[in-house]
Amino acid sequence: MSDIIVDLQHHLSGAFHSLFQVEIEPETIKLDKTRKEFEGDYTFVVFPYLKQTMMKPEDTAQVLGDHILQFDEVGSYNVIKGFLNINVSDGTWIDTLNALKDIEAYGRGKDKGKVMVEYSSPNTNKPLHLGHIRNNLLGYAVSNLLEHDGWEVVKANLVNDRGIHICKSMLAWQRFGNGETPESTGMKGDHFVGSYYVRFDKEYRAELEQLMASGMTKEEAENTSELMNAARAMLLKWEQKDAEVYALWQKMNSWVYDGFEVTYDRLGVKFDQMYYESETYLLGKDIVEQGLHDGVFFRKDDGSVWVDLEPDGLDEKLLLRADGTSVYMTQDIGTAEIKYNQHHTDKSVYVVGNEQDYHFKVLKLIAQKLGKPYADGIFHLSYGMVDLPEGKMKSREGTVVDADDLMDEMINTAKQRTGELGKTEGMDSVELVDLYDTIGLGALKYYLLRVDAAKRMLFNPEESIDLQGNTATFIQYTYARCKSVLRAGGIEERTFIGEVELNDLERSLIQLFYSFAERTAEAAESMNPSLICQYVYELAKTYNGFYNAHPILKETDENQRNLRLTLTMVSSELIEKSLRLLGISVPERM
RNA sequence: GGCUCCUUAGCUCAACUGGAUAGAGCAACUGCCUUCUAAGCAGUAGGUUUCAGGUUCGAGUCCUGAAGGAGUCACCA
Repeated sequence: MSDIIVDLQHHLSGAFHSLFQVEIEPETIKLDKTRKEFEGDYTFVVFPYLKQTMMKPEDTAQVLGDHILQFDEVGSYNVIKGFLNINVSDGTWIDTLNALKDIEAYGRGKDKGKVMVEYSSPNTNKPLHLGHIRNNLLGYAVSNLLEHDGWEVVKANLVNDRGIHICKSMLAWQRFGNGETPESTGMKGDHFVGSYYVRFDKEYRAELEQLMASGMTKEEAENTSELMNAARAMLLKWEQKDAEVYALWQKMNSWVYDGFEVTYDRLGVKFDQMYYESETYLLGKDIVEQGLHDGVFFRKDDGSVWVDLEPDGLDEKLLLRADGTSVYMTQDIGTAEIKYNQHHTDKSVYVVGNEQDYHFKVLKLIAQKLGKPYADGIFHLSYGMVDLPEGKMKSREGTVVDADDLMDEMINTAKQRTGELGKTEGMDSVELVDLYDTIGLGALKYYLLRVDAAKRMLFNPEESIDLQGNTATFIQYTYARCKSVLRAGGIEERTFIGEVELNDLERSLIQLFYSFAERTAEAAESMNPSLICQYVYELAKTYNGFYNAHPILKETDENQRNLRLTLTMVSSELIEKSLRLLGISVPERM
C-alpha cells in the first residue's frame, strides 16, 4: 500500500528542489491534519521555509501547491496565508481503502526487539484497590501496544509477599482468627487476609492508647507494644525460615493469590513471568560489593555502603546498611539483573506510580555507573495517582475504593441501564451476563485509560458509571450498530470499490482508517494508551455522524452502497481492534 | 526549605510536541425515532489557557519570576 503522507512529503520535497533549488529531507516535512473549519485533508505550513524560498508566505504556498498538483494523489489545494491545504484525490482515498484488507496485520510494526513490562506489583496483605486498577490497565494496554508495534513482550509481576505488613496479618489471624478460613467464611481470600491486617491495626491502636493512658509517650508506647514486637519477632523468625511461621505465611499468601487471580481474571490482565520479593529481597548485595570493589560506591566509617550521586545533581544514596542488610534499592538492582539474565530484554519498563520518580532515576543512574548492559533500557512508566472527589484515597480513613466492589458496581449499573432500554429480546442469559460484563468493565477501563497516564486524575464515581458521551459504551454501541447494519445487509465479505465520488464524512472515515497505523505506532512509542482512546472515540463519533447523515442499505447506487458497507465493515474492525489493544471487548448486539 | 510535577469552559479531560478562530464529553437549553440500533444525531450557550514579564513571523505549548496544589528529599517498600 502506498503511503499518502510519505508520497506528499516526497512531492513537496521535490517541489522545493525544482522550484527553489533547496534540498529538504522528505521525512522532515510536517503535514498536519487540516482543521475542520478549512477545506483540505492535510496542511503544510510554509512559514519555516520562507528564508529559503525568498518569497511571501502566500506565494510560496501557491507555487508549491501548483507544482504538486501534477501528482495523482493531489486532488486540489487552497492557500490561506502561509497554510497550504492539500486535498487528497478521491481516487487515492479509494485505493487506500481497497488496499486495506488484512486488519489484523494492518499497522503492525516488526523486529523492534524484546521488552519486559513490569506492572501490578501488589502487596499480599490486602486486596487490590482503584490505584492498582489504573496500574494494571495501563500495564496491560501498554504491553498490547508494544506487541502491536513489533516488540516481543514479557509481562511481569513482582509481588511483594514479605515484610512486616504480612506478618501483621499473620499475627492477627493467629490470635483472633479462631481457625477461620476463606472457605469457612465464604470470603474472597485477599479480602479475608486484608481483614486481619485491619484487625491488627485496630488492636494495635487500642494497645497504644492503653499504654499512653498509663503515662507513656507515643514513642515509648510504640516501642513497648507487645503486639508490634510480636510482629517484628515473627518477621525475624520468617527470615530464619522458622518452619511454623513459614507454613503460616505460605498458607495466608496462597489465600491472597486465589483472591488476586479472580480479580486479575475479571480485569482481563495476564502475566508471563511472576517474581516474588521473598525470592529477590536478598539479591543485589554481591553487585553492590562488586561496585564497591570497582570504586563506583564507597563505604562509610560505620560500614554502610553508599553511592554518591551529587555529580549528577542528586544526593548520596544508601545501598547497604551498616549491618550488611540490603535496602529497597539493593533489591531492585538485583532484580534488574535477574530480569536481564533471564530474558535478555532490550528494554525494561516499570509501571510504577510517580511517587517513585526519584527512586527510578537513581536506579537507572546506578545501573549506568555499573556499566550494566540493560542500564539504558530501564524506563519508568510513571503514572499519576487517582484521587476521589473527597481527595486522596486513604486506607486508614476507609476511603479506598476496592477493586472488586468497583467492578461489581460497574457491571450492575450496566445491567440496570440495559434493562431500562429494553433492547435485549432474543438474548439468552449467558449472552446477557456477558453483555453486562462487556459494558460495565469496558466503561471502567476506558474511563481510567482515557486520561494521559502521566497525569494525576480524578475518579468521580457518578461520572465513571456514565454510559453516554465519551465512554466505552458509546464506542461499543457504535460497533454493535455497525454489526447490525452488516447483518441486515447480509454482508460478510469486502467488496472492491470502483470509481465513486466521496462526501466529506466518507473521506473523513477513510482518513481515520489510514491514520490508525500512525496513531498506534505513536501510542506505542510514547507508551500512552490514552492516544488510542482518543482515536477510537473520534472514529466512533465520525461513523455515527456518517450513519445518521447517509443511507447505507437503502442507497440505490450500487457502487455507493458497496462503499458505505465497506466503510461500515472497516469501522467495526478498527473499533474492535483499537478497543482490544486497550483490553476492552465489544458486543455483537446491545 | 531543596528538587520534580501540575494549574485550559461550572465539572472531567483534549489540543498531533511552536502554527490558522483553543476542542470533546458531562451538566443546561432547542430540535430529530412509521425509515439500516435514539446507549444515537444536529444545534445554542459556555474561555483574558492561574498571574506578570520575555523569546519570534506566530506561545496553552519555550524561558524568567510570582501565586495555588501535589509528590519527594527514610538505614520503609
